[in-house]
Amino acid sequence: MGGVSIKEVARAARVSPGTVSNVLNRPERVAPATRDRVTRVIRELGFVRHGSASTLRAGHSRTIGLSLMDIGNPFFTDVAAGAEDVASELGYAVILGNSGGSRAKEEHNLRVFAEHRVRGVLITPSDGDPRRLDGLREHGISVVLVDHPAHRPDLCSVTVDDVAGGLLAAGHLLDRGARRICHVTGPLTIRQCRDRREGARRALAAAGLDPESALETVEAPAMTARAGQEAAERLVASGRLPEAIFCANDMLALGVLRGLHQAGVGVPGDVALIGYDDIDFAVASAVSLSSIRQPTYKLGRIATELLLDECGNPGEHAHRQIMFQPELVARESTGR
Amino acid sequence: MGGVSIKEVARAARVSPGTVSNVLNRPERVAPATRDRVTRVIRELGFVRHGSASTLRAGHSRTIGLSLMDIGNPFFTDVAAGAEDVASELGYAVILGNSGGSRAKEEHNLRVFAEHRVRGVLITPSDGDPRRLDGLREHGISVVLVDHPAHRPDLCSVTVDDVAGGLLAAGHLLDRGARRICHVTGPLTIRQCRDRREGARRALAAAGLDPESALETVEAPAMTARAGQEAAERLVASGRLPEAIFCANDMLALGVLRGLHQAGVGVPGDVALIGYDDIDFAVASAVSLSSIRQPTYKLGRIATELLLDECGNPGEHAHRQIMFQPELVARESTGR
DNA sequence: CGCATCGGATAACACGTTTTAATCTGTGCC
DNA sequence: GGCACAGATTAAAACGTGTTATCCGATGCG
Repeated sequence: MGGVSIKEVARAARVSPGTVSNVLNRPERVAPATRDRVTRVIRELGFVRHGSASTLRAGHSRTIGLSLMDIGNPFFTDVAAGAEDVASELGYAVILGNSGGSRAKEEHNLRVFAEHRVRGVLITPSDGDPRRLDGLREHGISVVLVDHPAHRPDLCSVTVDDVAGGLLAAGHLLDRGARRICHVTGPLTIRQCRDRREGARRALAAAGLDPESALETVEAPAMTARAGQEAAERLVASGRLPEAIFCANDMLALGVLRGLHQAGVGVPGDVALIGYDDIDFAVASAVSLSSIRQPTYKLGRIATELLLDECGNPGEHAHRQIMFQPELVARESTGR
Repeated sequence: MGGVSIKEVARAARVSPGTVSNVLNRPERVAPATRDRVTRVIRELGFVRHGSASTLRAGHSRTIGLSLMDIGNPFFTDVAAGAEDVASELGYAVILGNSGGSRAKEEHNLRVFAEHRVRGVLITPSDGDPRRLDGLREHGISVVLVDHPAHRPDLCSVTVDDVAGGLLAAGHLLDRGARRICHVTGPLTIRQCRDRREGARRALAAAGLDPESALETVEAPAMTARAGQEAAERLVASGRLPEAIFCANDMLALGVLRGLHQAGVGVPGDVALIGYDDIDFAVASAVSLSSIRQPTYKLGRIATELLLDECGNPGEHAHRQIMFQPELVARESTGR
């Protein structure tokens, strides 16, 4: 039931198993006549190569592991789409692991990847400690960090400049004339949040304002729409509305938008609003959302290309830490 | 570099390789003393089982394939989250394939799954022809259809009643007093779209209206926000606005909402609006969107449970075609 | 005509694990 | 003390492929 093996193909084609293997892996080494005969038999018998046997003997698989922080966030699914496309184009399969930000689940994912002897791993680590990854690398598994900078020269990473993004966002609000700006951020334990906030502070400083007093920071417990709405409700209840709000995330921003709307606060009339990530739903919102665009899909593509290059040319591969620049997308929520 | 093998563990623990294997797979068969000794050595040496070798010898892997139609659609990522959770809980790994609706890519995914000798496959087929799946099943690979009914008794499937959903949606609009209803659907080649439309027709018929004349149908070329916005613009331009709009999809509905808003048409004041899927962004919209909720995450969970049951008990497994009932979620877009 | 050469095919082993049948080691019983 | 018995362990044979060294036959050349 399991399927026809290379031996049966060999017998049917009056050839040795080794030759069939050569047809599959180094076609140039076998004479055209026999090559055609073998490929025809392969098709007729419906033979499909046993990947595990191949991996076992060859010592390496054609598989990569992808550990996502949150499969429900369009940012990460865009990254995944890019990664899957490249992997598929180059003949690799993707094993998916959804960590949900849990360190234990992340650990579990890495173990599963190791058991499957994946060729490499794409991961957005939930904490800043990349030492665990060394365990993988000792097993000969390459690692590329996604949306997290590698502070070491022997590791590839692909990121987007979050400080620059924060600067762009706050700068845009300042350009629009806002002076009292509120920053709704996610947990400051998350590096991305810290960096974006730092960027906003620099923008204010550059405009001659004091970041400490001019930038009121509200830290939401999660980067979800619900958390954003609650933050907006608290802001409204406090009675001291800012002129503009910068959210660390489009999910937060959509929640804030809804909270303001329900309280009768007009956007952008009463308050300007800008998010971050430029997810597809940002433009679909009733008041389209200004945001900071990141090359998300590309992030996944490049990361996978780096990973597979590292796997393919272990000797001459040069580790790179790539950082993209984000881009401002001004829409209705910050006024025409 | 590849890692330490079961033999080295055996040598270090003064035991035969077979015993190490038993410790891993049937711990009850080995004496507690040696069991402890072996597990300690395993930990000390950092041994991790070679999954491919295990698969090769055992004849079956601990892996399932997941072929998604659109990894960018929250509906499918919710399903994926449910599937990944169950698979992970039961010790299975998930190989991800994103078909994007392309039949060729879907074919490619299935081939990759077959090569990896996955235990089973979860798939939302892009067309109605499940014959290709028989190829997999001949290889001993189980298949469960997700969001697509199996019209055969020898195949499991997990779906949601789209006719009932369409009936709920249109019924709700009728309850709100609407009589002239417009249905913005996706391509009618998609089964889900046909069924939801059929449900809407039945609701109108039950209310004593003629479905042909009372239900104006606009077929959008894709189920995206952009397509929805364009549909709304055409509707506004035609000058004959309906009293209510039922969209086959929340993506379409968000686009329609935006198109109406930009044209100065109030929702729900001038036109009531309802979508389908109840994605998270439906509630985050500035005017929260009424929708039809499907147990999306559960869909993925149940499908995976069925699949792994079929793999685990090939003899006594009873194929089931499960159909869930959708649920109306009334929000602001259809008036309080 | 004999010999070296070379492309093309093969035989055989190895990869790391699982599993079956066989072996070993005490223990209880007559 | 011998025998049967159960439990614990082992030896060895697979699983399907990739690769290396080898072999074969034909061709070219002296």
